[in-house]
Amino acid sequence: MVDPPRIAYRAWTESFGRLFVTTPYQFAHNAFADALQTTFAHLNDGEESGVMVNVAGRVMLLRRQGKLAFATMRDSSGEVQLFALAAVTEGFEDFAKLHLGDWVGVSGEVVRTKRGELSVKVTSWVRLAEALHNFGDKWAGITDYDLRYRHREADLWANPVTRTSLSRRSEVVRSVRERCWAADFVEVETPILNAIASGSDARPFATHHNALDSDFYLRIAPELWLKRLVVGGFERVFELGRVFRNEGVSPRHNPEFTMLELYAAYWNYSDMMDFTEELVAGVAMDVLGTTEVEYQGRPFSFATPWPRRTMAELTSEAVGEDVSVHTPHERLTAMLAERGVEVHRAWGPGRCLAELFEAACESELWNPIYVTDFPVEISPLARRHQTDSDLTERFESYAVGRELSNGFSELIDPLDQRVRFEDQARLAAEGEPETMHIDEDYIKALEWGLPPTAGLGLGIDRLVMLIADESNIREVIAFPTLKPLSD
RNA sequence: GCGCCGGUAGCUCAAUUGGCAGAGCAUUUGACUCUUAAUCAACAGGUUCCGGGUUCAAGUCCCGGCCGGCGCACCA
Repeated sequence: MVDPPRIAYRAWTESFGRLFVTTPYQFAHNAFADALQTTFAHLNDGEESGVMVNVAGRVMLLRRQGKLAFATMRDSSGEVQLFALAAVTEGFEDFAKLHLGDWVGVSGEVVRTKRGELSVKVTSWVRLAEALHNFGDKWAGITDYDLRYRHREADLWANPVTRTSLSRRSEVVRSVRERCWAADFVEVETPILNAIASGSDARPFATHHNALDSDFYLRIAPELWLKRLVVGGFERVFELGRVFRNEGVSPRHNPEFTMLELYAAYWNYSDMMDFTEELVAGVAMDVLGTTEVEYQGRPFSFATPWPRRTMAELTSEAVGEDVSVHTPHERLTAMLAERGVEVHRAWGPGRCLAELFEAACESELWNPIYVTDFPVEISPLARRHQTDSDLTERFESYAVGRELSNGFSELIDPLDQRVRFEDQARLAAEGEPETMHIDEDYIKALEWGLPPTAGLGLGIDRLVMLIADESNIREVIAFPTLKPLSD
C-alpha cells in the first residue's frame, strides 16, 4: 500500500514536531456519546443544558460553515455532534482543519442545535492523535476484503457491522464461560505445545524447542489432557481455547480457531446432549434475547429440545433404503460411487456409512439436530454403544448444514483404547493421512481409572457465525489467517 | 491442493471493438454563522498487482507469477 503524498509530506515536515510536542498523554474523559443522547433526549431544539462534559473519540465527518463547524464524533458507544464556533471555540481555525479520523478530546456544554442535533458545544479541544490514513469512502466504507482483513483496525471504523460481529463474539464467549461456571465446571488450561498432536484427526503445525532439542506440535484438540484432569479428580472441567489445524482455509475454516471442550464425570452422551442444547440456546438468549433468528435470510431456531436421530436413520431416509453399519460393504461403496464419492481402500463399513451420511444428509440439516450413534471405526475415543459394539455413544450437532459440536460417552477402557489407537495406526499404514497416533501416556492415564464421563467439543467461531448472522468465519475473527505479502 | 471470478488514484468505482486513464469522496487551497454522507469553486493526485509476449497501439488479448473472493477437497 502506497501512502498518499500528503502523508509523507506531513510526516516529514510540518507535523513532525507537533506529534512529539503537543500530543497529550492523557485526557480527562467523563462522558460517552450514547449516554449523552439518552440523558439529554429531552433538550429542545436550540436549548442549552448548562452541563459541561469531556468527550473523546474520532472525527468521522466534518462540515465547516464559515465561522461555524460541525463534526460527527464517534466513540465506543456511538456518535455525537461537536459544534464549534469561532466566537466560542479555542483554536477554531485548527478545529475546522481536523482530518477525518483524527482522535479528539473535547470539553464543552451539551446543547441541541437549532436544527435539532444533540451536540457538545466545543469550548476547548485537543487533538489526541492524528490519522495519517483515511478510513475508506464516506459512502461505501472499505469493501476490499484484503484491506479489511489485513487492517481490521480501519475496517472497524469504516464498516460498523464489523464492530457488531466482533462484539457478538465477545458476548458469546462471556456467556459460554458464565454458563459453564454456573454449572460447576472448572476452567483449566492445557498445553498447546505437544509431543504428539492427538484428540482429533487433523494435520498439526510443527515447531521445535531449541533448549529441549525436541519437535513439538501445536494442539489440534485439548481432549486427552482434559480427560487426564478428570482422572485426577476434577469432575467437571472445561477449556475455552485456540486449537490449530494445518488444513485448508475456507469461509468456514481458519487454521486457528476457538473451541470449547468440556468434560463431566458420571454423565453419558445423552446427559451431554441435554447440556449442550441448553448451553447454545442459553447463549442465544443471553446475546440476542431470543432463540428465533434469521440466518442469511432464512429463519433459524435455537429452541430446545433438538431432535435426536441416529446416523443410520437419517441416512436411510435420505437414500431411500435401509442402511447401517451392518449393510454389506459392497452395497455401501456402490451407493457412494453413485454419489460421486471416491472410496478409499482403507474405508470399512463404518467410514462408508459416515461418508454416505455426509454426502446425502449433512447439508440439508438446517435447524439444530443431533446426529447420534456414530460407527466405532471413525470414533477412536468414544465408548462403544451398549446395544451395538460397532457403534459408539457419540453425537454431533448440526446447524445450517454444518457441524457445530461433537460429543460422546468417553471411552474409559485402556485396553479398548489401545485397540482403537492400533486400528488408527493401521489406517495410517494404508495411506490415510489424518489419523490418531498412539499416545502411551494417555493410555497409562486411563489405567489409573477414568470414571464414566461425557465430553463435548463445540466450535465457538461457528456458534458466533450463527449468532452474528455471518457466513464467513473471517468476519467473526478479528485477525484471520492470511497469506503474508511476499515483499 | 484443484476450478471459476477478481485486482484501475488514499477509498468506492467507470473506461464501448485493442485507440489520449476518468468520476465521486478523501487530501490541499478558497467561499460560507445551524450543518446532517453539507454545499460551491479551484489545484493536485496513476508502476492500471508483478514479469514476459502479441500489436502501429494493451487497463483491455496471450503466457507465467502474486494476493484475494467463491466453489470443491480436507475438516470443525
